Amino acid sequence: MKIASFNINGIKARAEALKDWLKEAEPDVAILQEIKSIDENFPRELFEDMGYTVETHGQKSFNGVALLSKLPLEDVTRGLPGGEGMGREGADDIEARYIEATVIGAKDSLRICGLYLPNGNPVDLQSDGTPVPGSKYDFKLKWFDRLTARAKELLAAEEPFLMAGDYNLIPQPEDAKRPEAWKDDALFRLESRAKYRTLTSLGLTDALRVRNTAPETYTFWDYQAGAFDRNDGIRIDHFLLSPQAADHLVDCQIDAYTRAKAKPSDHVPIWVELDI
DNA sequence: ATGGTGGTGCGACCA
Repeated sequence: MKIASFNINGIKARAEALKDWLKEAEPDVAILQEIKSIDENFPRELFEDMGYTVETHGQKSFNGVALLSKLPLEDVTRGLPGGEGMGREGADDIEARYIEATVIGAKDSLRICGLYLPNGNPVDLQSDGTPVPGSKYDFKLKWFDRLTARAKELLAAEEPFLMAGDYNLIPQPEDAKRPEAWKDDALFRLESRAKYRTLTSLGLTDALRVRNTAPETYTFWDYQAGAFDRNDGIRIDHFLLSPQAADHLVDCQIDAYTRAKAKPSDHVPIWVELDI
């Protein structure tokens, strides 16, 4: 089973590029982030015509995630638990950043968690150095805590699952061309990395680092200043596998070539092949 | 270099 994750930066601008890549890569499941669309405006028929079932969790203008699957999907849920009162201005967590579904494979079922973790910038700190309550950085760290809580729940079942998507997190200095430039950024600050480490330390496997040890391997390059031409990138899109999923890991790769095409997303797809 | 580019959607806001 081939499962891909791709932050497309707007379905309206990227529909044709997404179709082209799906035809080339032929994933069984595609996990999308930043669809930037309400559910009603997502061009689902473009992908249904290619044999995909389409499940969206969108909102107006920003964020939004989706699942495309050629294999049967069951038990689709939208939203990450624990968001009550987590929105800005004390509102509920209305940011559409998380979707889960069970994919029925030839040998086994796999729970797929698709996520778009908050960016977290700007980093607003109080005089004691802790994040300002209700700030974007505070929201990011608390979102990490909720994701970790969900991972604990799923791990207890001892079944195959994965959490994949745009984590907006650079795990290690080697995951950035210029790590010093990201030192104080919400994507690389020590508190952010500690949250990521807490999550992976539950027993989740970073699929890319198991299958690909090549240096300067990134999933995002800024649109500005010719970042891609200089390979001035960061690795922030990740596949984290449960032990039962990692047992079936065959391959994990990044389709960086899509970044060189016309009108690219600033992210590129990452995918895993699981014998499942 | 405190957004230089790009998306959404039509005024800002987000990354």
